[in-house]
Amino acid sequence: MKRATKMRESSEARRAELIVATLKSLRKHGYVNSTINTISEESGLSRGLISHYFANKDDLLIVAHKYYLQNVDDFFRHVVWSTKSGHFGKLFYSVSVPFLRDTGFEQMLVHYFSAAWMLPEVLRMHRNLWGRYRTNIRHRISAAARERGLVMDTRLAAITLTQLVDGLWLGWVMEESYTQEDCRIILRKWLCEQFGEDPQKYPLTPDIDLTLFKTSAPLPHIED
Amino acid sequence: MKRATKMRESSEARRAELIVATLKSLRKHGYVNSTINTISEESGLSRGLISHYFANKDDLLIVAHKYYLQNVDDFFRHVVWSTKSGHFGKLFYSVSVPFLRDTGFEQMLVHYFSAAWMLPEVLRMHRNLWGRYRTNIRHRISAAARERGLVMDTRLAAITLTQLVDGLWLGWVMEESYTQEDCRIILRKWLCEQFGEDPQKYPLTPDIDLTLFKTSAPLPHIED
Amino acid sequence: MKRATKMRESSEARRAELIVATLKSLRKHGYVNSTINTISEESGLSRGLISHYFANKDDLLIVAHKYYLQNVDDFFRHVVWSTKSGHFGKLFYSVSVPFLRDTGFEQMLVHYFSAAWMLPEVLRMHRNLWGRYRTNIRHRISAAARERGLVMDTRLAAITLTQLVDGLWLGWVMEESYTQEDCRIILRKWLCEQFGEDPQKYPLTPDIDLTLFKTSAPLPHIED
Amino acid sequence: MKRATKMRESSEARRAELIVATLKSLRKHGYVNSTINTISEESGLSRGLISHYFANKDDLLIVAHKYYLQNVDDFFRHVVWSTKSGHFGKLFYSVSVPFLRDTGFEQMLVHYFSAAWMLPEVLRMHRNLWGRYRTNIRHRISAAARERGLVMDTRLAAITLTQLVDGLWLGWVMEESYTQEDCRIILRKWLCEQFGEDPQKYPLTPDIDLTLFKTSAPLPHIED
DNA sequence: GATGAATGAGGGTTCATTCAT
DNA sequence: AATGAATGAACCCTCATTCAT
Repeated sequence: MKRATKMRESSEARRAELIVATLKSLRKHGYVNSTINTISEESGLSRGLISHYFANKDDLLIVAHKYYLQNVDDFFRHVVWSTKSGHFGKLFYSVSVPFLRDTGFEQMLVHYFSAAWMLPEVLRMHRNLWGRYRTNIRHRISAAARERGLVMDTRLAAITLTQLVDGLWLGWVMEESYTQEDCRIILRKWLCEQFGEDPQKYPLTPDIDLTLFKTSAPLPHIED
Repeated sequence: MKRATKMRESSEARRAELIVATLKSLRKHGYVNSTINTISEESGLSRGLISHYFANKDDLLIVAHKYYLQNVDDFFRHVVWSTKSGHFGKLFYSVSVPFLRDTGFEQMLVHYFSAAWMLPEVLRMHRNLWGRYRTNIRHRISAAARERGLVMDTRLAAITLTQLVDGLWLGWVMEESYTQEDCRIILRKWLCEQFGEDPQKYPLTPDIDLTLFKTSAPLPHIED
Repeated sequence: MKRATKMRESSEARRAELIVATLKSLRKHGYVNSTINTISEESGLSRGLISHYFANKDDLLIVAHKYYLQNVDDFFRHVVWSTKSGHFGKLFYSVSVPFLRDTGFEQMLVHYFSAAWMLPEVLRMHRNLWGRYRTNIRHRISAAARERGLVMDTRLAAITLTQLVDGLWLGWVMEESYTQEDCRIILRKWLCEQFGEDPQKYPLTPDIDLTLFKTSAPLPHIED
Repeated sequence: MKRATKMRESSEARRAELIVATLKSLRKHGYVNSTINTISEESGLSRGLISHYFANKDDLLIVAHKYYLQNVDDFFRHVVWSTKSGHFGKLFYSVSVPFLRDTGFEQMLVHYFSAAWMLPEVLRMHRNLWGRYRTNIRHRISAAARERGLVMDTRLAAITLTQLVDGLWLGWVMEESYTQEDCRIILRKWLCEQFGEDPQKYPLTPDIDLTLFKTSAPLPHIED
């Protein structure tokens, strides 16, 4: 039994190695140029092994995306939980999440936006995570508004805020004509206007430990 | 001469057929899965003909994207020019452009976001058009602010506005969880807040003739 | 009738244009890179016209080769007829023929040696011309030997001489490590040894008019 | 270790199979008509495997030519080393080499003469081998001449001899109107004339073991 | 007669997948 | 479990040939 467990752990480790190698390959070679070959080279394992752990290449790409999205979600939770400020501060820092680190995987997400229309599972995952994210933001908006006795259309506010985040992120990735700091300033400004808060009271960078997530970790072993 | 002219017109028609077939194929199969085969099948013409009219597949993809962006730009100009309201109204309706029609090609832009990282020319075109678009919006913001004696950071305001548009557009395409009307409401709200205007004075739909651009025209023959 | 004649002459002219264009293309682009396209471009005529005058591309290549071999034969006859010396001199200059001009078509012949095994007609033409050539040389050897009262195996002598010519030609084309003059010296030496003649009496270059054939003419219009 | 060795041997065997199949295809279809298809058909292996063992088609053609030339060179060395006669005899038998066996691959060399003008590496290899061959022959001529106190232009003599060999070979392959024995007689006659030797003392066929090289071996498995 | 648009077979090559070892 | 040799479908592209004009 002990050995069996060990074997399964080993198997899981192999799977993880291949998943991480897939992400590395996507980052290094791009989406269309990532092949079974580049992935197996990146992993140091054989080509045949991929078929051993995954149904096919699409399956591996989907699992790798799931792994990546999980990391994004983990980072989001880390930031929200670590932030000591009240509802408003938590709201601000939670929407700042995409602009608090640079993983080098941003373009990859754009490729998955495209792939989503060919791989239904990717689209499902996307809508699931984005939906949960917007609901979360909406609840935070509600809490902050209630705290201040404000009445607002939280649905529209949540859409506005999350899509401002998405739009800033998209333009930042595609155009590289403004910075992550610009994005955080813009978000703070919009939030303060909505909630009558003073921007000065909320530093652009939250006073939390980002070392663990600052770089691409905890996408383990991806630092090269 | 008559024959030559007729022939050349015929040639242009063939080129257009292939371009439209390319856009259809991209919509249906995405960037990675659009091949010479899918395009020629979509066009009903032979595979070899593509090489007859275009240098290679990339060339066709780039030309097709140019064609699509040109249509987007044409529609943008049409809306701006037709709008009779002042600076503020023109600003509002110009950013509402992506939410005034449904061409059926929205996903395609996502595919090109992905393709941009494989085809430098696509990225160049994207940055060029988006850059010009943001500059245009910034000038309109300046004009409307000056008119009202307002002082604002037009650079940040332009980024906020254009990226709110992009984010709303992206979410609308990817998630289908809110409507184009929601988007226009959100944009009007943000603008009115910034410029102290009354939303009631600006109907969500501009009082202009959209028949020509309402559908996918003038992306001719794309209705299937 | 007059018109019909004119038409046929015109047709013949068109054929000749295409043949010459074929040879030009072969010289310029090589054998494998000569296509219907390069030939029609060289001729200034349309692609479709080739099918109008020739059964197919192979047919055109064969006819062009025939045309080229005819020119080689014409040049051979010209040299032999113009030479005023006796049997021996005529023999020497006749075998020197391949080393008296540089048409720029030498590599082309190598390609046809290869093509001969795929195009039976090319092999037939080759063997026919080379056979007649060797017979001609053998007769000249006989005449020169008889003149001097020498007895020799004219068959072996003819093979030796013609194949020495071919070998010198082949090495000259393939290796470019010796000159045409070297070839003529070698041939004169061998002949003088066989017939007891004095090399000094036979200048390396025959005292005949080569202007017409010096260059690639009379492959008309090939000078570019 | 045993397996690894076996695997690599197996790989080498596969490479050899593909090389031999390439030579067979070239013999059957010529250079222009030899495709990945004809080669894989000849080998009985799949098309994709060629890319597995060779960088591309040109690489395979070049390697195959190298393989063939190596065999020619091996046979040359075998004849020269095995021959027990003195300088003159070695000279005679070394130039007789092309006429001591019939591999069935003679036409192939003609195809490579053609291919040389498309594949620079083939031309380079050709010139390298032919150059070394002529130098070798020239040294033998020098040695035989020195032995007899003869003075001769060894450069011209070497060109004459090697090109007589090439010419005889070319005519034998292309025309099939004389025999390999004719060629050896001709070469012996020329050499004896040059060096004042008695042909009777040198049998047309050297008294050496040709069994190993008599047929196409060691071009293994080429007999069909 | 003459054109060149249109075709489609076949070229070399890539690559996901299979399977014997 | 792990390998990588082997496959063959599909990729983009070339080009000889056809045919409506």
